[in-house]
Amino acid sequence: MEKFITVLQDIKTLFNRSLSELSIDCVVFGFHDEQLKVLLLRAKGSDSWMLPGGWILKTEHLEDAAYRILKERTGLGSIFLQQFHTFGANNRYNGREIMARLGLPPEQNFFPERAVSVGYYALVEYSLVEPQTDMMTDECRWWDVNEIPELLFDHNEIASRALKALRKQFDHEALGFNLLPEKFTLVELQRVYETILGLKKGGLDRGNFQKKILGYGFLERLDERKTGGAHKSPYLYRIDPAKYGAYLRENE
Amino acid sequence: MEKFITVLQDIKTLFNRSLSELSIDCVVFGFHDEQLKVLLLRAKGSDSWMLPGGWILKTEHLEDAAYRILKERTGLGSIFLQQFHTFGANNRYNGREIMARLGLPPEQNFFPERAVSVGYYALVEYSLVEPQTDMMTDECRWWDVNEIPELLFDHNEIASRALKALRKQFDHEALGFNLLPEKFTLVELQRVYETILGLKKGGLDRGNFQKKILGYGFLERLDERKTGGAHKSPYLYRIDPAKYGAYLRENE
DNA sequence: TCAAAAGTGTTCGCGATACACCCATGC
DNA sequence: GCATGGGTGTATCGCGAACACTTTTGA
Repeated sequence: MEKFITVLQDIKTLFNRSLSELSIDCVVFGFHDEQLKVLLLRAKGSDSWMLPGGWILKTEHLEDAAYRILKERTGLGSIFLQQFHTFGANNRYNGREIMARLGLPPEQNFFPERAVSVGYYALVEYSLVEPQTDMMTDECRWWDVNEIPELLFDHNEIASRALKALRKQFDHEALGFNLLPEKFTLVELQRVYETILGLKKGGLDRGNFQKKILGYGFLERLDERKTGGAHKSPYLYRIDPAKYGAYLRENE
Repeated sequence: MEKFITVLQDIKTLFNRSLSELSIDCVVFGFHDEQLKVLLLRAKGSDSWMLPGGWILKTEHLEDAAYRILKERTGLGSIFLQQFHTFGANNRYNGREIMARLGLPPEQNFFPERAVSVGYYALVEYSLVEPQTDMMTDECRWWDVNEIPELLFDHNEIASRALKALRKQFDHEALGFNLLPEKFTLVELQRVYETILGLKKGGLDRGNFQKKILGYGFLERLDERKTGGAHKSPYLYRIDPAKYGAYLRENE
């Protein structure tokens, strides 16, 4: 119980240094086992899950706050991050409910009546992430995007809207490699596309996919090949940063 | 001076009923004289222009606030409205600067140190709009989108980002008729597209444009024709609401 | 040696583009 | 009547979808 009081003090201290009516929620996407994953946190002393999120320091740029929050949860400093929507339903959040979920007395609630939340989604390399809990949570781990449980507040809506935004952006921009290691094969990239677009394995034609991707002109084929697997060993590719920069400038 | 004090009281009253750290800014697009227009307001007693905006009542849904603000400035209840970005630079806004711009003593500033703003853009029928000032402004009128002056705060950035978002959405969705009266000709619609996409008159092929637009299947050709102009009188069209609804459902 | 995966090339069809032609209207 | 703008039809090009064929690897 004493520990709880300390935590409560820590939360209050952070909260007092932050904007009170605004928060950030992040939908962190990773790719593993040919599945799209989302990072979720379990609220302290409860079995309710939620998205990673946090507050914005009073002097902090909104986007900096999002990067900071993501660094705290994933350990990663360099991340593909995209603001996609701001959620402002007047009943989306409830300070007393947070207190209760944290096992704290609701009548001592110091959160505001209401908070609006800015939604970001992030694409990260799964294997580099070291999920870390925060003051308000006991557990942080990946969930399959198709098996997301019921989340606190409006977090299910935020997550599904993030996925929708991700799919839309995938249709118009080349982003898939943000979910992969530095070096990857084209078939690995194809799996990412198929998964995100909701297709089954092989749903995209191999030949056409490779032509399209290589047609962008910013992938560099390495002399290395991926070994270890059975059958013909595929080439490894990586992004050529200069050419990718040029591509982005042309398409923006 | 007495009038100013009354205004100040009104502003304070409204502000106290609203969220303090969050505001809404709207970029209202209209179409007139084959030009894309934006609605701007001139701050009281100054020659500085700004976007229409406002605060969110403490119990009000974010989106409802945006509709309310637009209704107050344009008189229109039914509007195509789209949230496109939330602006959170830590230096984007300054309460003391607002006071000064309003001709009020900065040391009496009651605005918060900082505010984050949610950006919406709206598409309206130019001829139906009756621009109306608010408590903080003297003048409300249309500006050509290519002649927007230097605006207060980060409003130039908000406006240019709205235009970018509008262009992007135009590429993927059929929206143009939101800027036109209920009945319109296909060439009028074509002008809207050309203007927004930054093309010159006739930049799109007439025949191809008509095929594409009619191919969507939700336009209804009326028996009426537009008269009065010289030369062959063109057909009038309007949206078939049922078919348009079906189109939206398929493409979302 | 053979099954399966990876790389490469070829064909086909559709949609976008360019453009031609005819029609209607006001001066 | 004719200049101009509006409506409609046709030829062409390019890209993506479908798929065939070759190459490489481990078992």
